[in-house]
Amino acid sequence: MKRLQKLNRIYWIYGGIMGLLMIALQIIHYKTMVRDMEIEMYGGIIGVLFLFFGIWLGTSSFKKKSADKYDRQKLGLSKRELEVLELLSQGLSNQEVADKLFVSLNTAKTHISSIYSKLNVKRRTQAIQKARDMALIHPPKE
Amino acid sequence: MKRLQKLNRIYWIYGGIMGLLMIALQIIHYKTMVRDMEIEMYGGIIGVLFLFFGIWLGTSSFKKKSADKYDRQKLGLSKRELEVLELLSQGLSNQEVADKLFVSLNTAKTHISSIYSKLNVKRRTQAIQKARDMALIHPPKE
DNA sequence: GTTTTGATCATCCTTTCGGGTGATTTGTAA
DNA sequence: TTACAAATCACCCGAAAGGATGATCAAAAC
Repeated sequence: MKRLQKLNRIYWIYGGIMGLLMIALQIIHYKTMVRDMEIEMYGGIIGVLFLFFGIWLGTSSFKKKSADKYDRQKLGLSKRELEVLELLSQGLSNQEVADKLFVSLNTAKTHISSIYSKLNVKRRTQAIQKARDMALIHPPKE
Repeated sequence: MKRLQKLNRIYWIYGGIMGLLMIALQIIHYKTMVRDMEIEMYGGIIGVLFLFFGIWLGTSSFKKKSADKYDRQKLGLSKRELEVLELLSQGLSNQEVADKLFVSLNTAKTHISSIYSKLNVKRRTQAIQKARDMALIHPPKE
């Protein structure tokens, strides 16, 4: 439900604006009978309108939409695992993760392994990617 | 010189396409005298053309501008190394990189090693991070 | 009070990574 | 022509990462 709305909102907007444009054009058409206008004028108006509409469409539909948080619970990652994931994403080695958390290397490895299985990945690089995609970790500063 | 061309290429393309559109419209205009066409047809053509042009403009010119390519040259990364870096950033293993590029594992490893030394990092995760920071690779989709 | 879960650590084993070195080939620049 | 950079591949070795399994302990859930 919610997801469907979210996914298709852009198309609703698209449809709405298309409709408005069409109505506007019809009004212009019938009100002024068009032929009184230079044909270039008419084309120019349409061109400018659609140009801006296209630019708007292009820029708005390609903005990042920020993944949602419900993912975290679904994946069942524990607090500790999220900590580890955070450190992983900072490019730390297993040993460094262990040191930062004051646990043994084995423990760090255990956490990391369970992270992999919960994220359904095979390598740490993939885990980091997935964590980024799902916004499980703090995004890199910009 | 080269840089100037590179930076302004978008505007050259812009100008070129604008010109072509204008010429095309003029041809349509004079060849068919337009009035033989439905006015809606004419408007529709212009609308569609400018719509797509606008979308193209919007998507291409408003993408994050990414610390640009001069970085790449400064770092001295070769074309091949950038390819490898790209694949690394996708979470592929050395073997997978080798397979994708149709080279041996040894070759892939060589490239990767030289990437590390040029980026001044010790691990692939760090290389990926640095590559992202410097926009040496394509940003994650969305 | 028993069960479950999370966190901790271990051991064994395999695969992957990364460093170092050297060699060949090809294209390009000096 | 020579020189150099880029790309290719090989071999060796040690370190790191990853998989599988099991164990202990404490807190929370039942």
